[in-house]
Amino acid sequence: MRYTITKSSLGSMLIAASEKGICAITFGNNTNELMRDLRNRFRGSEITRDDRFMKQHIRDVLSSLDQASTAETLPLDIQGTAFQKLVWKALRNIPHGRTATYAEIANRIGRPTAVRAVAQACAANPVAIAIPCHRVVRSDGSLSGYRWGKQRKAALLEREKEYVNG
DNA sequence: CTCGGTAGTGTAA
DNA sequence: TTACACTACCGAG
Repeated sequence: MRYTITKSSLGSMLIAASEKGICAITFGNNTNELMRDLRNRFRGSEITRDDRFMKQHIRDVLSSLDQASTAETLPLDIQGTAFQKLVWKALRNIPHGRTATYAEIANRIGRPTAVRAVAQACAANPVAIAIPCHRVVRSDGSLSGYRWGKQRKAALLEREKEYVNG
């Protein structure tokens, strides 16, 4: 697996990928923090920095981040439980500029009472942006949490809202 | 009506 | 077993 770290409009961003697709997209305030996260999550696997290999991925992710394109179709290579995959799939169907509540997602995957578990699955999302877990909010409209900082969640939603309006 | 407590759910540690 | 990025529901004011 290869990775790279680049600057983005939301701070330092790490992207990791295999031959099959993207394995991780994470945000952080500095390089060390991002690398520590990565090694922690994928302990045991061989990980090497390779900016060249990751070049196209950087382009794709940055344009998803700043220009609303391709986020839903980026090739992913991620692991999760059956339940998590179900949730993540539902998250990818939330259109750009829209939000859904945890309860709505629970309904869509056919597990209407597993609301809290849905939140847990969102929190376990390994690929920011590509799986738009930031579009999930509380039933009362407030933001709830974000693994990479509420601040970033708010910024993303604000940005996407503007895209819809203009 | 508002307000607080609680059950239900999947996971990782 | 516990602690969660939750929320519909129920009883007490």
